[in-house]
Amino acid sequence: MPDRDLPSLNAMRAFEAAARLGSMSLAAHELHVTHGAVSRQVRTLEEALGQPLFTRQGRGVVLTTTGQQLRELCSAAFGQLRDGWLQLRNAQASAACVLGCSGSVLARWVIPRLERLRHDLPALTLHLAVQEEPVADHLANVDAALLLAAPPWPAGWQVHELAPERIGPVLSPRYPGADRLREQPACALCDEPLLHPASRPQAWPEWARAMGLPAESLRQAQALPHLYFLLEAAAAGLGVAIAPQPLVADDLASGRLLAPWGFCETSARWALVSARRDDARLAALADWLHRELAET
Amino acid sequence: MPDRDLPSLNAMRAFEAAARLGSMSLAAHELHVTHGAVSRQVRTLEEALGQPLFTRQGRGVVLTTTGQQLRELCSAAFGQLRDGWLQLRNAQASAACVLGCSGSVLARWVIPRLERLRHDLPALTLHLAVQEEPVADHLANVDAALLLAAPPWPAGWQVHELAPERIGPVLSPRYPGADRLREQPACALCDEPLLHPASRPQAWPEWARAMGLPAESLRQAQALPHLYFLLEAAAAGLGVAIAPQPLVADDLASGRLLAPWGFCETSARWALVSARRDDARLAALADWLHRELAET
DNA sequence: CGAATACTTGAGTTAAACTCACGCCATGCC
DNA sequence: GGCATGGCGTGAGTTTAACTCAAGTATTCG
Repeated sequence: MPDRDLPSLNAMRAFEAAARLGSMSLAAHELHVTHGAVSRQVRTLEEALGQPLFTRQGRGVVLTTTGQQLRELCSAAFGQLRDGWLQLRNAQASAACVLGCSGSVLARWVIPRLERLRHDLPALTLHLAVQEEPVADHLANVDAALLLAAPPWPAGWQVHELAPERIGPVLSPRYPGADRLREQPACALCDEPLLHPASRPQAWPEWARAMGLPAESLRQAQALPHLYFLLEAAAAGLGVAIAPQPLVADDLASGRLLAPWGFCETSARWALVSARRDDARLAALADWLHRELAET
Repeated sequence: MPDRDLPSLNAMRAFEAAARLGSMSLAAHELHVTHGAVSRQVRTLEEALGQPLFTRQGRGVVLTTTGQQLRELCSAAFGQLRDGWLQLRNAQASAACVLGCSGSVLARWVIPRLERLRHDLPALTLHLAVQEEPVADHLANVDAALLLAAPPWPAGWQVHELAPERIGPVLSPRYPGADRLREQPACALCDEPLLHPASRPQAWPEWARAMGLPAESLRQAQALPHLYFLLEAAAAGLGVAIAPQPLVADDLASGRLLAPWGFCETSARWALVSARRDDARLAALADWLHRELAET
């Protein structure tokens, strides 16, 4: 006995459907169960109430007087619940969602895909905010942040891991010696001026380690304050840069940049993180980001 | 997913209790489950809604704004359901219940116990109706009938079997030769004038068979139209009657009748039968009758 | 700082709910 | 009448949602 004063709510839902549709079988179909299940639930309810709700007459069922009263009661209560529930859901689903991410990611990946995002998730109203790392301090100002970082994640964050990070060297076809370099193995880069992001001095050594090259042999020539400038510099033919694959995917496709040695995974992850749990908008957004990152 | 538009009702009930009491643990206690169970249900609900309902702060929980709205919604809906449900239950529980039974049973068993019944089941308003067998034709006029009959029961009846019937010979201490007879084995009755009920000529042979006596050896002297008259005749010392044990229990206790050879079971049963299913009043009445019959 | 309190969470278990398959009954059609 | 059809009831077996248990975390209080 769940409660002496209140019967099984699931049984009531089954009854309400059966009463509304005038048939156990139709109700069963609506609830995606078999007619036997509905039959049993209704029977349970009748036993709990102490009187029949339907009169069975061979083919079909008809509500008793008591059944009609209970039907009205259930319809009203469940209708109220559903309306209120949907209202609460929609209120938040339609609220704007502020997404923070670094300028580089924003400019080179998010913005080019905004139109597609609007098309795929029309219900989502997205606002964008530039947010350089460390993100932790700014997480309170946004609903979520799209970032590249390595686990473990700070406690209390809600994290949707989207994809492993893959980085690799890129250079412009206009770079002097580009034609020569692209034919050679990765170790040829030891002799080239390497551009690296100031925010991430470990990028080249990480890559070298993954490729089996001695990290010391690399010559980091020029640091640039943002990945965005780094890539612009590389595109301008100033040197060889290193970048996450999705950020250069468009340039690779257009031939503006080359990646002769491909990309390799690091320990970092693309992730959508937020301070608040249980935001359905973010779940949908994470799902979309996951698919979009996997596509390139 | 039970339904896209309506979340788990059980989760809502758990949430409502937790919100009302301001504590998962207290809600768990109210619902007779562990606090872990409530925690999970609330979590399920939060995930379905896509936003948190409580803010957890170490010790204790507090409702979010959304949580407060959902709490009001749930309280209203569940309150409505409970009130309506109880009203439907009570409406029928307080309606008078018409019980039919034979005049003999009524006079010699039911009426002497009416006071006790009123005391044990104060909520039951009982009306009595005399109803001689066959009962089938009259079942429509009463809510239920108390009767003695053998299975199988007609289809469509709701039957509460109460106890096996036990019958045995009874005689008055004033009966000539009572003192002699009571010391002798049952076969001594072969020589006595036996009173039998017109409505049930098989009573004596049935008893004889159960006792291992040849049925033919019995001499049925006098038929009387009702068990009631039969027992009055026996009490007046006119002969030896045969009767169900409960109907003479009071007379045996007072010494007005003797049953020197005890009682033995027949294939018949005391039963409370009705045409309607699922009447909580009858379930309670059957339970009381069962206990009362077992007591003698 | 340790004890106490309250929620969370992962693993394993249980009881409710479901499916399946068959039976029954009424209706309608040949 | 005989037979097919549609709908409900029910017993047996199985699935699954919900639960318990136990360990973990965070906060408060003496």
